[in-house]
Amino acid sequence: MDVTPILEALNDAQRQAVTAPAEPLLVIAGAGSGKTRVLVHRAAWLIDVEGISPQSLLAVTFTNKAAAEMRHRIEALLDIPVNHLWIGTFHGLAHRILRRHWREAGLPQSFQIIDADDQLRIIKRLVKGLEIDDDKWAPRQVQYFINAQKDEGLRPQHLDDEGDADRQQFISLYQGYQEICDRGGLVDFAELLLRAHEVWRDNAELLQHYQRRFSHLLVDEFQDTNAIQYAWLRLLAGKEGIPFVVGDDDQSIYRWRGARVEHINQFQKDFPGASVVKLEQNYRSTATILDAANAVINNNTSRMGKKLWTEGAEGEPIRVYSAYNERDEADFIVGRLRDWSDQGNARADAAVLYRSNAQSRVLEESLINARLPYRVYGGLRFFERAEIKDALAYLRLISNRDDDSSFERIVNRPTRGIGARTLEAMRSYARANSCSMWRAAGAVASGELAGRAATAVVVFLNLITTLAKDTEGLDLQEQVDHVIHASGLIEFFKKEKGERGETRVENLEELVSAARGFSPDPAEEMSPLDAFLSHAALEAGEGQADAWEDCVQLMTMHSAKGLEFPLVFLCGMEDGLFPHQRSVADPQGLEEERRLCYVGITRAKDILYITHAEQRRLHGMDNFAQASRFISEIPAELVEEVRPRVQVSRPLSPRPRTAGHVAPGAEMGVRLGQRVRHGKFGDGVILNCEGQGAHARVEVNFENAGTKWLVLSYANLNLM
DNA sequence: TACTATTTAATTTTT
DNA sequence: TTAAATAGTA
Repeated sequence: MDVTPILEALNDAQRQAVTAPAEPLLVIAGAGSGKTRVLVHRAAWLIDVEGISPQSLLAVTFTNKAAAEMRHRIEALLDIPVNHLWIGTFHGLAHRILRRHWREAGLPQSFQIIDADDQLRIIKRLVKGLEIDDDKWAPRQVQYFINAQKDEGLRPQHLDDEGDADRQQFISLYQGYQEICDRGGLVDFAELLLRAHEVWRDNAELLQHYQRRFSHLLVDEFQDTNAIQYAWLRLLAGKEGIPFVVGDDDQSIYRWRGARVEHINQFQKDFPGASVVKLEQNYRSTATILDAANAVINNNTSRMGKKLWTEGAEGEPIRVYSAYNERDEADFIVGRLRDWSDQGNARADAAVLYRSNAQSRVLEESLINARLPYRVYGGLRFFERAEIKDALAYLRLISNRDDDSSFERIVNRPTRGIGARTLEAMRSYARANSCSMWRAAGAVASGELAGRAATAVVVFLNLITTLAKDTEGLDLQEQVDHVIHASGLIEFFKKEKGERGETRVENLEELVSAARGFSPDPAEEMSPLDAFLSHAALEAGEGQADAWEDCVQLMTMHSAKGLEFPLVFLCGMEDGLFPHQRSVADPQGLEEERRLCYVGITRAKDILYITHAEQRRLHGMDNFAQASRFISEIPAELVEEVRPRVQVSRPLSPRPRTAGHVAPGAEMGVRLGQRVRHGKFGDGVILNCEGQGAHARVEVNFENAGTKWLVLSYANLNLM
């Protein structure tokens, strides 16, 4: 056996991981240290050298992209297609389990997956129907609560209201939501994981079958696992399974959606004797960039400890630019991008990273002015577009009449005279009889509804029944094609004026092509339609289609994780923006922001710019901000301050370098803690200030009127 | 039902 | 500021 291709070009640590004995192994892989390579080579090693059947391997990732890349690279390395090798996302694999064992999982065979948007709609309807205050029970909050519980593996019955009425309400909303899903055969993303876990937990034989089958578990981005994913892995590993997990505690940036770095420690407890390999040699960035990254992340207390190093060159210093305001910042960045491009570099090799999406706007304006092509990551993806979801809702209703989520979506789209009143009648019937909207519609149409409304409902019911009949036995793409026309959707969007309607029609036609190009996995015993619908839910498709022009890349630091660029700009590096205001109060939150900063810095291969603005317009108000504390965590000798080439509209007076400039509200003689009197609200204390000049606002806690935000120039506050 | 005015809130996002 | 959701009007 020639193992050269598998082992050559690996460093010692990588080789140690790849060739490790068949025991649990934890690989701590720093940014740019060849994480995917180790995973891929490990798989190849197990198959080719250890003689493990590809069938016995399970590889889990978080994104479809990562899964596809891993499969591709393993096949390239082994030079054979590895069928029967399970590589997929947690959700994809859980879905597979549930499709195979839908009976044990207590699901209808044609259960459908709902995305976050569908989930929110269901919750909105639920909250509305209960006639409770939807300010207090904001659907988004409820959604967050439900998903957080599911991520922890908790069902409503596991939850204790702790004597708290509000919590009790959340729990019963969770319960109500779950009933709606169960009745409609709907499974949300977290539910996929939770149910897959329960199926194994509650079926010893089934679990044993999978435990026997998968002797080796490979896990990517281990630091991002949430409780239920970790529990699932542990269950599957059992006593014999050999987990090989790869992660980086310093790149854990998804705590807010349930990810727990603590699983890295937990892993070592649950698998005593697990070895640890650290990959610290970096193949991506210059020494300067790595030193900066190391210095910043070193301010975090809860870490395993790791220091990236490189054999490569020191590289250029990190350039820090203090802009006057956000426009100046954008112009500076675009100027440098222009130079980069003019020097013959690929624009796609340059990325501008920011903390929040709203920051892209100013950058885009500047880029458009400079006629530099760019691409913004994120945003709506193909299967998330409204018109596509409409078409899918018709298809889902054909497949499963009880899918209330889809029913509500399209019952009056295109408009067919089923208005709010009719809908309300159906909803209350459905609630009273615990049945689906479909059944309720039938009952209400032949019962309480008046003539015109009843006819409209019957027309709709007949439409769906006819669609189902007419598409029976057709090819998938013929089904889709028939449905988008016969449903009236195409006509409906054609009437929509402007370019928007055209795009929608094009997208619908694109959906037909997607159906044509779709090849379901023959191993799964689902109808092609159900398979297509699941695919649409699990793989929302690409964000922007026309990615092929050479474009500057704009994205959040979160979405940049895993990517690398020769030239990187980290912009909006100001306290309050990054670290974000909402994270600074909590030490854990601040540490996560710092990890995000570490992720951002380590995206850069050669040149890193860091920019911040002294004044920034946020939510329509100008705010002063300090440079991000993360900037000062970078050793001064690595940094070169960039002076503006021309004096922009910068004030001439020298600014104090240290403490902030004019504190918000200062010119009005207002400061935090100041006691004030208001004509209407009475006496209070200033809690907060923002903005300046005519826009300055203060938050005042009034003794008798509660806490209010007031615009200083109107409020007529008397200082006391 | 469609259009317009008003109110409200404003990280990060994959599945 | 602005986008989205809601409420009100033709």
